[in-house]
Amino acid sequence: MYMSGDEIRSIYLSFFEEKGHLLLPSSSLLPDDPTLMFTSAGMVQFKPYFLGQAQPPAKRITTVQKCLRTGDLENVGHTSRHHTFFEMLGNFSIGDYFKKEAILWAWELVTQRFKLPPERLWVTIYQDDDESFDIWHNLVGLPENRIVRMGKEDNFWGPPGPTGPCGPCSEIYYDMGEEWPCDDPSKGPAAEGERFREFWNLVFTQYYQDENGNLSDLPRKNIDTGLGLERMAAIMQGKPTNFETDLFQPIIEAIGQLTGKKYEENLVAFRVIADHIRALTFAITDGAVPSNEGRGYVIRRIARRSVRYGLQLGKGEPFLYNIVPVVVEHYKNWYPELIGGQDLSMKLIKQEEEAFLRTLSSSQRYLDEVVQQIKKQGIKEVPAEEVFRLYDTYGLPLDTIDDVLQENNLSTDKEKLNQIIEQYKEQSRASWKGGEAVLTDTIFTRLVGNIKTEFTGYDQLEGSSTIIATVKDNSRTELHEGDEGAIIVEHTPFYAESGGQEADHGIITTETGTFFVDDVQKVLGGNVIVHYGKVISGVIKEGQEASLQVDAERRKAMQRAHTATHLLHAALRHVLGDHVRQGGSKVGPDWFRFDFSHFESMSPAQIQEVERLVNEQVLENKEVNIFFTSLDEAKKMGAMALFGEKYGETVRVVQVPDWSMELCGGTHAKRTGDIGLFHIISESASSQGIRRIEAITGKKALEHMWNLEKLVKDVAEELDTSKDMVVQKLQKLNQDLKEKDKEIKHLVERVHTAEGKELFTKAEEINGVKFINAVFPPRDPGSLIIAVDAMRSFNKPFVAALGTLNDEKPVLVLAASPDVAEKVNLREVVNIAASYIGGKGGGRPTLVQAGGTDASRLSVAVQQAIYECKRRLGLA
RNA sequence: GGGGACGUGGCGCAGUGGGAGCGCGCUGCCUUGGCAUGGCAGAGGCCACGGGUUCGAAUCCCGUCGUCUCCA
Repeated sequence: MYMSGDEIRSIYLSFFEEKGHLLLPSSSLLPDDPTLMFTSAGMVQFKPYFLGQAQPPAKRITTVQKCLRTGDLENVGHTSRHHTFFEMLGNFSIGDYFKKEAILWAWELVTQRFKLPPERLWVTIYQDDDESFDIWHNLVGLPENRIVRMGKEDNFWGPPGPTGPCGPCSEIYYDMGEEWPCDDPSKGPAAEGERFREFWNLVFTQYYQDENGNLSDLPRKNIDTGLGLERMAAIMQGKPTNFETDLFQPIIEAIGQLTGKKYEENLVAFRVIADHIRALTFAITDGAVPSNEGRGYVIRRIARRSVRYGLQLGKGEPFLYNIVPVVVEHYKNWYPELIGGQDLSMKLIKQEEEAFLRTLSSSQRYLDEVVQQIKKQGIKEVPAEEVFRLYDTYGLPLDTIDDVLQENNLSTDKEKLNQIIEQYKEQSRASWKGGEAVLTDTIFTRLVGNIKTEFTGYDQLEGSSTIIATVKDNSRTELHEGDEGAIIVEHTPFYAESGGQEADHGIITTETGTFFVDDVQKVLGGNVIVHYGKVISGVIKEGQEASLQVDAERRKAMQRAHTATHLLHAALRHVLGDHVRQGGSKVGPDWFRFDFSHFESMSPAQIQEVERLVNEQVLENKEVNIFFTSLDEAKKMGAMALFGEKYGETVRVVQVPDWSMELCGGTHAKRTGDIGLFHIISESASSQGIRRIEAITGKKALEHMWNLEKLVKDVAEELDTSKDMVVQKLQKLNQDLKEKDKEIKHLVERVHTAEGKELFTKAEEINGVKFINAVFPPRDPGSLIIAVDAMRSFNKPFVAALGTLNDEKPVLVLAASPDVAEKVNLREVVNIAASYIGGKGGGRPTLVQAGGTDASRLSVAVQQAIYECKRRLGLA
């Protein structure tokens, strides 16, 4: 029976709500988790609950989750069911129900609500999982021959890293019927073809895997299931691929209209574009921006891949961005955030299209050049290194290169090419350090176990607390004078580096010692705050009572800067538009860096306006309100949520009345007036589509102004004018200088030309060849060349050897008319002559130069040059 | 985070150690009834920036900045 995508979603979610699940909204595609690039599965937002790091709002949860997977980008479009973006329906149990309920409910939903005929359903289970077999066989009543046992590869999940929770899973398949292709129907799910389709995976997280690979039972077992909405829709709608379902058809129709091509004749291109533009729209809405690194680079690759397929459909100009409104229209009921993201999505996609088309056309030229070269050499094969260079340096897609090579009847060594690419990837991978955070975490788990540090520093800059642990070189030990190490206490006023704000500095003292803190970091999912630093006197021991004191000057300066970033963010949106979104930021004492999405550089007027607006807020000296509320409530009030806050969490809101409201965990100035003065020092590009502003506040801003003032004063003094006339004066001076330079140049040229002509006419002539030699007082060597040029204007055979001093070093110019130059190798001659002045020379056949270090024999060198020329002409 | 390429008049580029060029555009004049065109003359460059090597650097080396690009 037919069921639309919308219906499948509602039926699934309300079914599990009936079973006592809390329905939560999808989390952002950009997770908070630094180890993940994108949200790639339904359970991502619940990871802290599964790992026991945070308390879930309910033990039973159900969601439909936006997911993005980009691991096998190149396959998308060529298969029936691969997508970059897809929706995952899931039900989760956090230490509540387990296998029995998960399986029975899945069965009930599939057979009763989706009304799939039970005799068409197959399942797979993990080979050793007799418990699941028992439930499927005895409780559900599924015949033994439709329960297939599979290996670890297919039916065992996790752990996510080297250690962690993991467990067997059970997948549910649907048999589409005999008319669908299948190599061996008796194998069921293990068979190849479109007939048996997996649509639901039930993961039973019951084990913990330790460093040695040993499995132990988890105290709290979890259920994590995922049902792919697109796959389910294809089944319910009896379609051969996901692309024929109602989830994709409106998009595919739009592509047809925009290109005038038929879907049936361009399956791959239509599918790629439909999938990619849908993914881009969702991702950009959630805050992703195409760029040259990290997430942004993946987004860019998706955009570029769709441009490539757009070209296949005969479009040489941007058009993909016009598909965005169709996606928004189709999905806005479930994902209302798309409405707000539409403009930016269109803008960024269009920009990517333009940029990539430009890159393609310019790099195409290099390719053409290479092809010409190869053809000229009469070779049939382009070296793999060359192909790689085109790909790596000029950004030509490999298949574009392939196409052109084929057109020209050329080939390349594919195997070698892959080898080069592999080797190159290995090199990049080896230099990656992102895994450090995970490593630190495991060290601290081992060292201190399950503890928690409370942060008290929002309103206090000092406090006392008991020392829980002192750490040095990855082991727990007393810290002695001079030791560099780490201290963990029960509660601390020290702010750990996060949200771009740098760590506090300060002092920790106990009865016996003093410790200087120069870095503070959060570990173990933010639960533990670690103070890094050095013992400056005495000894620090665990269990001691410590007094903690934050460097207040530094902290206050950072608070000024941090509050200023919020004012700036709002001001940018006022001046530039709502597409401005914060990217990364770094907040230090009275200084910060702020990245944001914007498509062009800011004009000086815009920068000034932003600066004016921020300072206006400072002058109004508004109180900065900070309060806690639910995420929902905060969003309702219009707070800017930046990164993937989790639903149900209490969030901290930082508000400047009538100006800015952001979720933020950082520390802030009490009033905007505390900032004192705000000044932008630079606005630059961070990467394509991302601008970067650096700004200063408070004391730094003041110092900056003083320095500028002094600079202008000094310059004015030097120019002998007043401060406000400095620019005019400089302009005038420059102008004068330029004019004079020119005048001098012309005059000098005329003098040297005349000089050259005079020397020529007076020169000795042998057999119709003029021989000129002269040594000038110190002057610009270029003048010798001008003189030589004047001699050429007579159009008569000649040889000239001219010398002078430049910066006290001898310079020699030797020139000849073309006919003479054919008979005399001037380079040889000039080098012989140069040997007298301790130098070397060279140049073109009719004009050579040499320089040296010994000026005393310059005139000898000049005469020697003439002599050598005469000798070679047979005249001496 | 790592690798590669590029940065030269307004724009697109050539120039692999020795007088800074080409095409388009721009200004003026001539050709024309007017326009398109054609011809002639001309303006416009710290060759990205800072160090170094060299007798001599747009050119080679190192660094900085910017742009493009590939990988993670």
